[in-house]
Amino acid sequence: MKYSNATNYALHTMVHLILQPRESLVGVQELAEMQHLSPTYLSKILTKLAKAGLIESTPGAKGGYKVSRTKHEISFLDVIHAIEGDTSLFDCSIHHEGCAIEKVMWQAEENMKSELNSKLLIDIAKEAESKQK
Amino acid sequence: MKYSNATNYALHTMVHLILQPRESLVGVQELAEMQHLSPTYLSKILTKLAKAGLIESTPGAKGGYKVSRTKHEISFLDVIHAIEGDTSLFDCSIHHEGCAIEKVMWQAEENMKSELNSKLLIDIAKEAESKQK
DNA sequence: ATATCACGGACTCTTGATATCCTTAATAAA
DNA sequence: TTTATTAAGGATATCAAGAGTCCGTGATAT
Ligand code: SF4
Ligand code: SF4
Repeated sequence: MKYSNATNYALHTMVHLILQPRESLVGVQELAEMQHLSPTYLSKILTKLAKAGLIESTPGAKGGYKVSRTKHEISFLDVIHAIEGDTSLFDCSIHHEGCAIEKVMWQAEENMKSELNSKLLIDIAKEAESKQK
Repeated sequence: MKYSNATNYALHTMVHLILQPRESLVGVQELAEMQHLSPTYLSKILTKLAKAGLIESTPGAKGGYKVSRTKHEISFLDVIHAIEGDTSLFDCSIHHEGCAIEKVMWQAEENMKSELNSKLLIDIAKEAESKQK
């Protein structure tokens, strides 16, 4: 069990977009070169992020992506959720009434999610930015 | 990203073994029938659990499995670790010095692990047993 | 009109999980 | 000693999801 590479790419992309000046657009070309991967593939990931409302896209010449106007505080969980989906890590097909095993697994997952939800990308972005100076 | 079915099977098997009287052996046949899966496949899982020291096996006629003598307090994390391995959920191949992203992801995973480590199988087993009455 | 861009369908390739088959070795009972 | 029973493990087949590419469509600025 492992997080997909797409999640990693998505996180890096979001951090990069967040560090851009307001309303400026970044194309998939630039984002792909930065991470040394193909634009076509990254495009799929960006579409997922857009569908989740984390970023906004503008088609056509001089188009590109920028972070969503309505979502200022984006957490790690938001990004992971957009890429990995919202299915539970432990997914028993039977679902016995009040199953104790599921209860434990779900609680554990909740603990992880709660941590991921409390960490905002903006904080990581600022930290990365200050280190580069 | 999802836990493998093998982890589910392993948890059920462990709960069943823990509810057995001391030193009594249970064969893979019985364990497989209980969960409606093939004995050969479950055998692989049991071998992993044995390698991790959670159960002990006795070959030959009248042989079978029992929970380890030396491991009385087995947690959910022990079982999951035995099946899924010990690799980190978020595994970036680059590992930049003091990476903030990894730090967040690892901390979140730790929170999940800590919960899984605090829950013992024996408690779940007792709960399941009392419900059947 | 044309160049530039995002979007999405279809496709291939790789990897890991799932599952089976068959052989070997150990043990108890006959 | 022989036989039945049982775990262990290698080899193999199957399947699903992830990773990645190719190409056509539509929107937009110049
Ligand atoms: S006991 Fe819980 S985990 Fe096990 S089969 Fe029932 S619902 Fe699934
Ligand atoms: S910044 Fe962190 S997650 Fe990103 S490539 Fe470097 S080590 Fe990996």
